[in-house]
Amino acid sequence: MNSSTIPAPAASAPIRVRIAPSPTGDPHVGTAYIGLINFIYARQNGGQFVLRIEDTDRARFVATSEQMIFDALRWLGLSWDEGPDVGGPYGPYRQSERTEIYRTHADLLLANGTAYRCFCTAEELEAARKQQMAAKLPPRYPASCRNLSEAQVAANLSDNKPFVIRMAVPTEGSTTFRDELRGDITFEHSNVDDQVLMKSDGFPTYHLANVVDDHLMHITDVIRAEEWISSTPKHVLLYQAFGWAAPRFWHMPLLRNIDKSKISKRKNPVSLVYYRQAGFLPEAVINFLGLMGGGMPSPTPVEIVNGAKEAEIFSLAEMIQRFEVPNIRLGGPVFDLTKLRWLNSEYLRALSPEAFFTALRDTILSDQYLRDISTLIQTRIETLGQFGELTGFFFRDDVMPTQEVFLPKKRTLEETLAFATEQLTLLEATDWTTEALEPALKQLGEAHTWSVKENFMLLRAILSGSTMSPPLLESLVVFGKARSLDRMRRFLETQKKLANARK
RNA sequence: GGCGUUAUGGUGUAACUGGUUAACACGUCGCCCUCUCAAGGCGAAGAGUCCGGGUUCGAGCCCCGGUAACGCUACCA
Repeated sequence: MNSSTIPAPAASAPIRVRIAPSPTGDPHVGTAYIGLINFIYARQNGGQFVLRIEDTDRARFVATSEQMIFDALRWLGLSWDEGPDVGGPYGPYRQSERTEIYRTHADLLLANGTAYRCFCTAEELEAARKQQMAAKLPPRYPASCRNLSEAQVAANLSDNKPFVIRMAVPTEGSTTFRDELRGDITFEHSNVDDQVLMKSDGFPTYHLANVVDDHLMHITDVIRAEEWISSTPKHVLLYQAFGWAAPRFWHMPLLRNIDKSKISKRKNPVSLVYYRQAGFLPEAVINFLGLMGGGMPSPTPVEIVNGAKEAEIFSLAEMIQRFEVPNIRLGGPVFDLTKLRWLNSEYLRALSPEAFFTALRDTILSDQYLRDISTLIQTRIETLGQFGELTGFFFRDDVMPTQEVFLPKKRTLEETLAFATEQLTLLEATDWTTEALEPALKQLGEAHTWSVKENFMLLRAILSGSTMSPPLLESLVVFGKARSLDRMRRFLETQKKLANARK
């Protein structure tokens, strides 16, 4: 009775799509994938592609992240028509600058009864959740504040009790929406929780900000990752609460690690900065992403005769011409670095000798990189000819220290690997400057009673593959955060595999 | 646990809207070329399409029932 299906936007509306990355770290390969599909779809339909920065989570906010996202997307050739840096008619495009908009919209919902204030504390909610879990019930908001009287609310408000605003999800019925790739999907309202819309810090959650912005920015098609399917009914309900038409939804399959789990940095380099610095060409990365999900039409018999390999090699322009978004495969594709490397080698080989040389000079042999490195080794070198011996690890991708090199004399393998894991976790969250790295590492060492020598030596071995190297912290900084962390993760993964093999 | 999604060689994708021995690329292995390694050429192994039923002359494609993987289950996105 309470069930509802939403109308799709008018077919005549000009196509507008967006990507909405969060500036919480390095730009992610998944963002590039979703960005690519959105970009193609917009270009194919003569529509607009909007970049919106979803920086409402101040706990995870990383100041340098936004610029890195811009740079990475531009590097890949995915340019946007509207965004924080280029402006546009529906700005601002940074959610932190739109808090007033969310507040007034939340008030609208409060006024029409589709949302309510919740004064529950984190502790209360945690306790309730635990109880439900213990009773084998799905953890749900107990609706304690859903039916507070006006007087109670007023009293809490005048007591200055902190509160959040929650969505009042109908208790009965269900919501059905259409996924353009999968067809209708239905969720019973009994399975949809009273989602928080406004946090107690005055910032909106994704769900509110997203719906409000997509509407205000006239987004016609929401093309996003599959992980959002479960929260789509909340979004649909929000559109209805506001009395708005909902956009079309396209949920793309999730990129996977080799073990099929959602792609993650532990098991795969996911930072676009890494790919750039490790010497992947943007054309190859884009091409590879275009292979994921199979949106490109299969090669014609003629193409197969002429060398089927070429059928897998295509440019962004060709994708705009031929890619078929509705034909996307739904199984989560494995992001297979081996094939990416092959693709990259094809692109590298296709370069003119001059262009290839230029590519080298622009990246791995840039003046800046060489200058930074030379600074580190000038006092350690006897002849210029030794440059390669001293700096080889800066130019290699396969550095892997032997146990003899990385294992401190008085430490077991287990504690060493455990400590290296601690180092990794720490460095992930540390600014990439010597000033930040030094105290952070030393503090970690003290906390685990690892001497500075053991501590730094282990990291040196992982980074350089040797017990001798230019100064560690400076080397890390020069080598870059993305590649350094990747080297550490690969070291740990390799050691883990070796340990398993020994068992 | 609940809800949802997905399922073709090791990996990415094909297979005319059910029609012969399931195709292409990467990877692997072998041979040729070659001062080496790549590249290139030639060739091989590798799936009977998650499992079990059903419909049909005929099913990877349709129907039913399972299973597994993945996602969500936050005042993160």
